[in-house]
Amino acid sequence: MIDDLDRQIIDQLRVDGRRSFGEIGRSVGLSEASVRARFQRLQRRGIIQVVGMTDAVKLGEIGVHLAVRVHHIPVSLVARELSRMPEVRYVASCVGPYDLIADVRCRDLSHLSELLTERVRRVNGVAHAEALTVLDVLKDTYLWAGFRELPAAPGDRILPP
Amino acid sequence: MIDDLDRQIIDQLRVDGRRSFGEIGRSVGLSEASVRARFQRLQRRGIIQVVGMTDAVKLGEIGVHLAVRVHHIPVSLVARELSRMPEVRYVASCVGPYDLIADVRCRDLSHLSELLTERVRRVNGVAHAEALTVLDVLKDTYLWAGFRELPAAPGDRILPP
DNA sequence: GGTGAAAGGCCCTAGAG
DNA sequence: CTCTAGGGCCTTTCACC
Repeated sequence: MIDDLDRQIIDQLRVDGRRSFGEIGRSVGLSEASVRARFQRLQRRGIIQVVGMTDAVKLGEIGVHLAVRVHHIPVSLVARELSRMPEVRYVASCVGPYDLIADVRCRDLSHLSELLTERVRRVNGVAHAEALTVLDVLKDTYLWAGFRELPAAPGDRILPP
Repeated sequence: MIDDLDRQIIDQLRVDGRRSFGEIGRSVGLSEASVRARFQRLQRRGIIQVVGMTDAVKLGEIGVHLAVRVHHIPVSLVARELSRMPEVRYVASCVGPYDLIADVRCRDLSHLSELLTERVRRVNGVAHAEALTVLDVLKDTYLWAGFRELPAAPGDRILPP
């Protein structure tokens, strides 16, 4: 399905999404063309996407994490409605005390208020929506490739010097 | 602080983080060199980062969203401890029924279990941690530049054809 | 802040193992 | 799925506005 070379390519892109395929190829031992082909496969299958991520607080926006409880109708229908809203950047169905999670980005408080009261809470099936408003983002890093590379010694690096 | 040109550049990178600066320049009316300079400024200030984002479910990993309540000690100290853990990809302090949010990615259930019981719940000050395990990611898109470009007619696009 | 120009490297397609 | 090869585009750096 996905092999170790794919994982190595993903790791490099998680640190820097603009790293050139040539450079990645050199450090994983593949030609540039192969890295590109693998990347395109991964992208087509929805396994990876390279995007610019912004810090809501630094941009002066309001970031809100929503947890939603759904009653009487399928969770996927509510998810679809939420996904339609452009302010909603992330929607996932979950197991746990809530059925859905959604991440939201708004311009200001009145925009947030309109979104929550006029749209989110009026979606059929939304029984309860809990909102956590972001005050400060303390980590949003991809500096570690995740659990494959553990904290280890300070100074360790994934990327060649 | 950040002007409309910056926002336009950010919008393009949110759709495709690998879009060339030349192409961006053409569509926002700046030279390639200026787009690059602006991008680097935004990146240095932590406003944007271009990274590869993976879909936990499609990779066979387990994604968990944690909401944490902190007692007796400063939230920022707990945040710092959580940030040290490589499985933790995102940490933010919040207003609302919980004090902190953390997003976590684990290899499998035993890894998740070890992380939660041995590490997260043992951090000083963690009074309660609620976990939502991701079943399916239904939206993780940057196809809209956010609230600046509204859903509008189907077929509308941010990017030139 | 902004530009343009030159050198080098990168991206991309094609074609073949 | 991999590679090499090439033309064209992009990146990088510079000097200058």
